[in-house]
Amino acid sequence: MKNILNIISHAPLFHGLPENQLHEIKRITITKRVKKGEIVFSEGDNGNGFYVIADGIIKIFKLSSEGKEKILHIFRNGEPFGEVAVFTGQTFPAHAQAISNSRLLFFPKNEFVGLISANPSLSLNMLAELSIRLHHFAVQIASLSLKEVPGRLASYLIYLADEQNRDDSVTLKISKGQLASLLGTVPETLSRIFGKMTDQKLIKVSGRNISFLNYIGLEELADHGKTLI
Amino acid sequence: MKNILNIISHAPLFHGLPENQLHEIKRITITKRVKKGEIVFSEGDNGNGFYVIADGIIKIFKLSSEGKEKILHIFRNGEPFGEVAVFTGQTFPAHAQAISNSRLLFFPKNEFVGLISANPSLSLNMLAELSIRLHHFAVQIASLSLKEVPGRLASYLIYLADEQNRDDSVTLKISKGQLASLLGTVPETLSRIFGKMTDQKLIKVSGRNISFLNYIGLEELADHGKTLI
DNA sequence: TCATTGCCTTGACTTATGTCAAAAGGTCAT
DNA sequence: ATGACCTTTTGACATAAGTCAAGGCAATGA
Repeated sequence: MKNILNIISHAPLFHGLPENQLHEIKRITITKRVKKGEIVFSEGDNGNGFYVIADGIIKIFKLSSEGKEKILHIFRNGEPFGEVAVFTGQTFPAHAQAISNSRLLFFPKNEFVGLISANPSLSLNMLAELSIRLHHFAVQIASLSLKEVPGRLASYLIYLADEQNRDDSVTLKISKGQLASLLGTVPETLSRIFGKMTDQKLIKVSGRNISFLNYIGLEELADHGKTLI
Repeated sequence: MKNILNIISHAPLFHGLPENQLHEIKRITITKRVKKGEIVFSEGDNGNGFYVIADGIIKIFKLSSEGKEKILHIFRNGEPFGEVAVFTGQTFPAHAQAISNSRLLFFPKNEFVGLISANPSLSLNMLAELSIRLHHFAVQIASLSLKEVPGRLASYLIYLADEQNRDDSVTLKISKGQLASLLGTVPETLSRIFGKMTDQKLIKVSGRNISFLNYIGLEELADHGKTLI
């Protein structure tokens, strides 16, 4: 349970800012706690500020008119969310819900914009953050329309391996149902594909733990598709 | 054929900046001309600056390993592109190609970052620009995984109508083949769906001109899907 | 320990959409 | 006009992935 200043100073968004600026930032933060399953904000709500995750996991998602959900992001410690609404001056463009009990830092819009105006490196950090996210979305869009589900899953596993600094196995931080939504498919299809990848000795699945039996094969699948029978 | 200052002062990115700042910006711009079909940059190229379109149309796209393309954006007069690479410090994350002969303003990275640092409202404009784009991407991702092609097409037509300030008809600025790629499908499928929508008297298609015969029906289709037989 | 609940898997079936191939229109320069 | 080229349409077909329904598994709590 770190203190606020500690969290702020370790968040990439505030990286490289001088001590006195960090205190300025701390001054305007409001801490919020949300329980697992709790909605942080809904699409269309007024975006009067944004959040940084102190502890926990938050999912950002959209709903179809029939109630089916598509997860856009899964955010974890140190990551900001909800800034888009702050800078467009619009309402939140998607829903945010806690996947686990979480502690959030809330930054009110006006105060934060004031800080940005006064601090070029904060604005450059924020520009970098949004740019990275744009890049992720571009990859996700290309992936959705150019790859089939097995390829998308393989890419995701490789991405996870990279994030977790492992090359032999990874651990899912979300349920398989949520993973299906993140990959733009349904649980049944995901389950079958895990099955096929297991049959082909690409991976071994035990609960949320996935071991890699053939990393090269996974990479093949991630960028050329085909291999699964 | 407007002059540079005129273009700059009308681009949303530079909106609201004082006269002297506009001159500063003009000072660092480099004009480039590209012919229809010409590649402006390729994915992986060094992102040592970004562009604003003075005249013309530019498409931003990704390629699958088999060479199939997915168009991410179509940009037109006054719109910036390629900034993501500037702020992440990475290479360009996608390809850019001229769809028509175009005149581009190029802003070298270092000079531009200098301007941003010195000018809070420029950075806020840029943050707004990236946020809007992020929002578009979020909608596109949700659309790709939650809607079928007819719904995506209907949404796109409504979006176009809004953009063109019309409620009775719209004009495509790109070929139907490119539209298919933008919607994440193939020309054959798009053609068939245009056919079905015509059968249902939702629209009337003549070349690149689409007339709306039943706008309410289109909206229905855009957010609930179903209606096409 | 047993029951309840939620998550995941499996099976049978349907369907939207992709693929391949060919024909039909348009456009442009010679 | 004529032909070359590109875009769009049509047809026949293959298939990835969605839907619906039921069963299994595992964790949690009385």
